[in-house]
Amino acid sequence: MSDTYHHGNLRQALIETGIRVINESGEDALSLRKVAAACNVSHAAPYAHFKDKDELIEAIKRSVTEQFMEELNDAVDSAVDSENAIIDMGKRYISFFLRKPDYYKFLFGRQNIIAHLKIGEETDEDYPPFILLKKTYLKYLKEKGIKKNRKEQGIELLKIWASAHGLAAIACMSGVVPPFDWNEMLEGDDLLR
Amino acid sequence: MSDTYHHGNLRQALIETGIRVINESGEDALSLRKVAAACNVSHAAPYAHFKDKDELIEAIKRSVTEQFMEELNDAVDSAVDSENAIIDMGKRYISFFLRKPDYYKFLFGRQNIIAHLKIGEETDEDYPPFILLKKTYLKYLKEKGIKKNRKEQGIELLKIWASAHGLAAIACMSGVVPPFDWNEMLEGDDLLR
DNA sequence: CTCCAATCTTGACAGTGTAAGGTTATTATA
DNA sequence: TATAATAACCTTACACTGTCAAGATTGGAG
Repeated sequence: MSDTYHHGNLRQALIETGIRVINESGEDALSLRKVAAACNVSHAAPYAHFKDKDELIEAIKRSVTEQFMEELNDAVDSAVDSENAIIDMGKRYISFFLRKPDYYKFLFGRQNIIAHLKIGEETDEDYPPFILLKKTYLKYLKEKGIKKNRKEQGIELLKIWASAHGLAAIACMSGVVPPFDWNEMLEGDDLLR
Repeated sequence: MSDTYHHGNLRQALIETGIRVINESGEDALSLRKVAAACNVSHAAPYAHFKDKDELIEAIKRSVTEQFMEELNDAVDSAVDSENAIIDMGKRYISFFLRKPDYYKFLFGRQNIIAHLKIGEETDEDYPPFILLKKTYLKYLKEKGIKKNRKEQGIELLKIWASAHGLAAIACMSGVVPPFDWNEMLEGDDLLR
C-alpha cells in the first residue's frame, strides 16, 4: 500500500538509534518499542532482524566496541613507538569511557562481550581491544629487548589492562577524572611492578 | 482476619529475598512482584517500605556492600601488619566478587553507590571500602616510615584500588581467575609503580 | 475504648517483551 | 512477462512489569 511499507535498512537503523538512546538516556531507557517507533516502524518489526532484545543489544555492543577500537587503533597508529602506543591506549581507554559513561555501563554492566577469555594463552582471545593490547605489548618487549616468559607476559598484560579498566571503571562510577599520570606506568623495564 | 496480616519484618525480608534472587538469577530477574510473592505478601505491599523499585535496589546494594565490608574488615583484622592487610584486601576484593559474579554486576553495573567520590581529598569519601583502604594505606606508610605528599598518596591509593577493581572486573567478565600474584604489587617501597 | 498511623489488599492502568499469523514487496525462475 | 518463493514488515493478542489510588486490617498510644 504505502511506499514506505518496507524500511530498506531497518537493521542498521535500529542499531544506530539504539546507540543514540543509550548515549542520551542510558541502557534502561532502551526499549524495543521505542527504538522501533523512532525508526517509524511497528513495534514487532525488529523481530525480522533480531531474535529478541538481547540480540539487538549484542549487535549494539559490537558496534560500540568498534567505535572503541577505532580510538585504540588511532592511538597505536599515531604513536612513535610501542611504548608510547601502550601509554596512549591507556589514556584513551579512560578518556573514551569518561566521555561516554553510559557506554561503560552498557558494555560491561550486564552480560558482556568478554565471554571466554584465556589470559596468557593464545586461544580464544576474541575480545579485540585485548588482542590489540597484547600485540602492542609483545612489540614493545621486542623493541626494548626485554625477555619474559609466557606467564610473566600474561601477568604484566593483565596488570596493564586491569589498571586501565579499573581506572575507567572508577572514573565512570565516581564521575571523577583520575589524577593519574599514565606515564608512570611504563617507566623503566619493570613496568607496573 | 488472618494472624499474619502484618508481616512484622517485611522490609528486611524483602531485602533478603532480593539478595537471594540476585544471587541465583541476576539482577534482571529481580521484580517487585516476585519478591513480594516470595514474602507471601501482596504485590503492592513493598510500597509501604520503599518509595519505588530503585529504593529497594539501593537498600539491597547497601546490604551487599556490608557483606563485602565484613570480608575486607576480616582481612585487616587478621593481618600481621598493614602491608599484609592491603595485600589481603586485594585478594579478597577479587575473590569475593569471583565467588559471586552477579554481585559485581549488581553493585557496579548501573547507578551505583560510589556517587560523589573525591579522590585525594578528605571530603565526601562515603564509600566504606575505599575509606578502609585509605585508612590502612596511611597506616602502612607510617609503619614503613614512608613520606609522601597528598597528591602522591592519592595517586598511589588510586592505583591500588584500580588494580584490584580492574582485576575483579575482568575476572567477573571473563570468568577466569587472574593468574596474578598480588604480593608483587607491594614489593619494595615504590609499590605499584 | 477510641483513634490513628502503619501496614497490607484489591483493583486498575500504561508500558514492556514476544509469540502467532497475516500482508506486502523483492527476487528468482520459467 | 507471469508466477512462485522468500524476506521484510504488519496486526493482534497475551503475560508480565512498575506504580498508583482507595479501602481494609492491625497494633499501639492516648
